[in-house]
Amino acid sequence: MSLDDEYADRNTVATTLTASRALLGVVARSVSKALESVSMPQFRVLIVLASSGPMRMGLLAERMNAVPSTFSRSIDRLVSGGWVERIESPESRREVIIRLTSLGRALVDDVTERRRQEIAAILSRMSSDERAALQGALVSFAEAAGEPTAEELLVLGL
Amino acid sequence: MSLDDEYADRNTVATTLTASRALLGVVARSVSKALESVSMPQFRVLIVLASSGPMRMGLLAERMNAVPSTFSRSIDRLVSGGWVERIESPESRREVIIRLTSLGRALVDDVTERRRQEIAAILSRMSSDERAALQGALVSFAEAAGEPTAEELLVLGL
DNA sequence: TGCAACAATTGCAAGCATGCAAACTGACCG
DNA sequence: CGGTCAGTTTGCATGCTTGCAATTGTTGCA
Repeated sequence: MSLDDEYADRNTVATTLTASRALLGVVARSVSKALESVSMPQFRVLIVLASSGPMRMGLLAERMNAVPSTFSRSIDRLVSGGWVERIESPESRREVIIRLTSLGRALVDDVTERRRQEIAAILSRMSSDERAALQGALVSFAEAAGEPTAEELLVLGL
Repeated sequence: MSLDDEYADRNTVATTLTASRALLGVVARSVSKALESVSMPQFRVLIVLASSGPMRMGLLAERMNAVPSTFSRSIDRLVSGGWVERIESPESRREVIIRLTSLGRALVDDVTERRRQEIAAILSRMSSDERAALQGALVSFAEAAGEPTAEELLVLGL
């Protein structure tokens, strides 16, 4: 790699960090309203349920890296808030399935939609050429970065 | 805007969301080690101190959107962990200044550096052409997005 | 039928964040 | 010098998360 390349790299790292702050801002704004209703750990539960569907208690607890006892009480709170419901498993009577209520789904959808809209708004402030360039660039970036695991995102409450 | 443009937009929104997940992964990984030592709200305090320098108790509390009484006890915990220290103000003897210890600074620096390195690693997996394209695209994106306020990022613990 | 494993919950306990009200010390002013 | 205000800390209380140990109910197997 030439010196010029290295210089460009440092620059690109800085630019990427700046852009990442902007994107984090979008994410943060999209969840902030939901956080008036539920806590961050609670919201994570809703996210998992929204993306993976209804799930057995123990499995869900494992996904959240939580001990079942802890988790049971978190679910208590989500149930009393009306965000999820406990239903009996068709498999076995000792299993309990957790399912989003329509209220819970609406909360998650609202966040997703808010995020989508804000990104669309940002893109609309760019020229078509810029958008096209961004599209290509982000595809290769995402490819190089790889998908983060759910466990990793969990740290940030996502 | 033409129909083609709208189609491209939807695509770009999706791509941007994917890229934002990748970036969130980077951020999450960079802080996860620090979160073994301090809590997220505590880490936010360290971040603010690192970027804005030592600060008066009340001011810092205001920045964190916290009531002084709450905040005083958060600082207690950070002090006993050795991350920050209370020093007397040269201005007035009733003011208390909070300052990062070298330990606290090291913690923040480590996270920052980790993040920087990982982004550099991702960029190194892209071709020079791709990097160059990304650089330009992200500049225009960041411009269109604008800088998020500290208050917004605070939601995510950043 | 009875016993062992499984799934979830409850009892008990700790730590952190949060807020309101009160106390305390230092600064400032008349 | 006494009163008032500013800045911080403590008293008291609540809620959420977390974990370990014990309990309840269910299943499956011997």
